[in-house]
Amino acid sequence: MSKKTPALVGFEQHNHGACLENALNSAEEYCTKNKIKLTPIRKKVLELLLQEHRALGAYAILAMLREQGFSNQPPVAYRALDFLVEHGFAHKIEKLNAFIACSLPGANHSPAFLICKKCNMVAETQSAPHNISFKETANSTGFQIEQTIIEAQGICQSCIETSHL
Amino acid sequence: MSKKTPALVGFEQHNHGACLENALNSAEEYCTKNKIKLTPIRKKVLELLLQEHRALGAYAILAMLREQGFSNQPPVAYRALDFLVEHGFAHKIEKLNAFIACSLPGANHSPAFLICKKCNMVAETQSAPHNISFKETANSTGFQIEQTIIEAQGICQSCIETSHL
DNA sequence: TTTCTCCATGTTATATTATTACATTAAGTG
DNA sequence: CACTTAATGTAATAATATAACATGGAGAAA
Repeated sequence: MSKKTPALVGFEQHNHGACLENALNSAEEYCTKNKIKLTPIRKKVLELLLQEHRALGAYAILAMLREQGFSNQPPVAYRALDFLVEHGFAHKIEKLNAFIACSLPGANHSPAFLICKKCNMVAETQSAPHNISFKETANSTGFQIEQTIIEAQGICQSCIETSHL
Repeated sequence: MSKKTPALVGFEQHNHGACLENALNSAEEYCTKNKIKLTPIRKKVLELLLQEHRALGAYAILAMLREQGFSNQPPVAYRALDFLVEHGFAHKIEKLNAFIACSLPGANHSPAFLICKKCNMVAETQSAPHNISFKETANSTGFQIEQTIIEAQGICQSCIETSHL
């Protein structure tokens, strides 16, 4: 560990085990505090997402659940994912129809994502203060924004470098 | 109406026939200029999107194509949509897995969308200059953004008003 | 404790969205 | 014309997601 509040998570090195443990613990804590239940399935799905540290499709998760002895009907995965997304432990990447563990847990959530077309890595960033003009435009028409999806596609540094070899 | 270059298109009244004709004409023109082909299927799909003036799923379009005597295999719709999206005549709304005609044709494209949860209307806005901090964050890590998806969900004025009745 | 209620899970079935693969046709080019 | 490429026709299937209803289990209310 060392970075306190990284602006960007996803393409740099980090201590995976600690990251996972940390996230799971803080999720547990949050759930206790808010009287919501991190049931075994939900916890396992979060753990899988944290472990993989990339965007996973619902059916990929389902397959992993099966390996772990859970039922492998689609609703099992979708329900757990819905829960995790609803409470901010995970995000859905619409462009990929896939899910990723939240990298900035606890942060006041308005995430934005960078999706690498080549390696499919997804990095999460905070989008918070920037898109003022967008919100103004919306508000000026009386539209009330509840959530904003921001997903940028492109090529990550590592893939750019690789392609130059 | 009166606005010359509306910042936002979708929730306000406008002359539908003219809007459609205009858009089709400018598409034709653009294609001629750029030596790409607005074939009958492609043109029809664009026309349908312009006519409906809302986000349509590929299979909704497919059904309409069938009514017009076109083949109704999925690739027929997807290919036309891919073409339209690729050349900026239409956009895919990822959140809805649906497609909508471009409301700001000719504009240098970096669209953002407002999606009403209640009535499913989609308004297109220009996102251009705002999210600088986001791009900076990306660039600072060496990530090269090619396209940015911005989709805000919420409730449009008309639905807010309706719900107060 | 017992019953009730609510939430979570199990399970079947099916809906919706999207792509692969290959055959055929049409259009443009030398 | 012959050749090449782009577009379309068509069948099959993959991938993603939800509906609907049955079952179980934990905590609250009686």
